[in-house]
Amino acid sequence: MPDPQTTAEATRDTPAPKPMRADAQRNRDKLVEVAAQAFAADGVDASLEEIAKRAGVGIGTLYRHFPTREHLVEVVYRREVEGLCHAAEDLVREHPADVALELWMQRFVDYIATKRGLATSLRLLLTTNSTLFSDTSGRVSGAMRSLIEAAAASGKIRADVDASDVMHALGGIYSAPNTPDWRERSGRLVKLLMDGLRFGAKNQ
Amino acid sequence: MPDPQTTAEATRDTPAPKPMRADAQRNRDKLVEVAAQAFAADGVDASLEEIAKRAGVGIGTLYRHFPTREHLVEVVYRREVEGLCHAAEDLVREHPADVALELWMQRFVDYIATKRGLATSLRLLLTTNSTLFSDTSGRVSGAMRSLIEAAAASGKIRADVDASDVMHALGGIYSAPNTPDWRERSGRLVKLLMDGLRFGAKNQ
DNA sequence: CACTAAAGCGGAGGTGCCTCCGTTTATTTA
DNA sequence: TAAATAAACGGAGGCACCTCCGCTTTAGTG
Repeated sequence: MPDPQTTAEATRDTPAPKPMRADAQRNRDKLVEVAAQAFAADGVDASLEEIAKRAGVGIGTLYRHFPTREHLVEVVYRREVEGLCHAAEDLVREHPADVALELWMQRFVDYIATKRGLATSLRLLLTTNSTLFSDTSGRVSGAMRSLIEAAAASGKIRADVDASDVMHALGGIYSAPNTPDWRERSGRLVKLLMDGLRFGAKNQ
Repeated sequence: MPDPQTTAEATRDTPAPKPMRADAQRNRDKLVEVAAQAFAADGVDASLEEIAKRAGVGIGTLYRHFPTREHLVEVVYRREVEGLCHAAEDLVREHPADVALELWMQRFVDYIATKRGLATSLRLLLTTNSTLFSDTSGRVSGAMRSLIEAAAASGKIRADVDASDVMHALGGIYSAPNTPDWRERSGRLVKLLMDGLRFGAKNQ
């Protein structure tokens, strides 16, 4: 008879999140997913009742999992960041380093687009809950840093660039808008940046 | 027949606020007054319908004057600041300069209490609308400065204090709490400060 | 498998928000 | 003073929020 306590993992960096009942977990995941779509489509003011309905659960369930709209927004936002960082790892595995970097930056633009959609709510969250800010901005700039280093190491971009400078340049995307051509404009900025990064690279 | 355009005033620092109909002005004033009480009593989430009712107007009227809750909060807050600054002038006229200063600081504590009640809403307002912040903090520190200078000039407090230092000390009141004894604690801090200020004063 | 306690579900219902528009009122003009 | 007009009023109605609690499902236990 195997010791039921030894499923490996756990008992270390997570204090005691105690496993959720399967249905609860399922509903929670579905809610977050639907909410992400809804926020992207309609902004933070998307109707919570609508989200619950589309996730196929009652409004009560939504509120049990996320006591306030802000909770839900925060989780969605963290998920977004997580996805962005994961994408970095996948891309670098499936593409030449410079292409991975470019694709990732294009995706970064999408992420920023979401972020501005959530603007008011997020601003409040980020000042209220300061760990959220440091967590996420750390994760994102870390991902970008490793992409740049990989590209530089492979010789696909020049070796003398500083990751934080590129980060800074992308920052311009965030503060720039709100014109309707923002998306294209940002896309062009990324291309331009990449040209600059490729210029004078050792290997092609 | 007198020229209807010459009611003196206007045409200078106010661009063109064009006079309001008498009933509109009356209702607006009443709304602000009631809202101030309501926010103080129940926090920023006080019911707007309740406010309208207590002011004796329909909810439509409230919304015509203040299209969003934030508008109303801002006006109430500005009024609060205005009141605080006026009080400085009145107090200095009716009391010895050091007493005026002390009374004013006590009132400042009340003001801060209100401000923390509005915390979330205000934080958002103050980052969104940066003139609001500079306007009001300028007005307040100006009032305090003149009180201190008057008290110093009359010899009731020592002459070697810098108004901005005192301001800074009072700042502690804002950031300190949230204990239930916050009010008393703040009152004691003011007394303490005054003792320090009076110590070594020329005239008594 | 049957049973049970605990966990989770869901939606009715009470409340507040905010818009819209027919009615009322202050002000201007004659 | 009376009529005309623009401004302001107010509340019904529709929608979203969120709480509360009786019902359903899950995950253990014998």
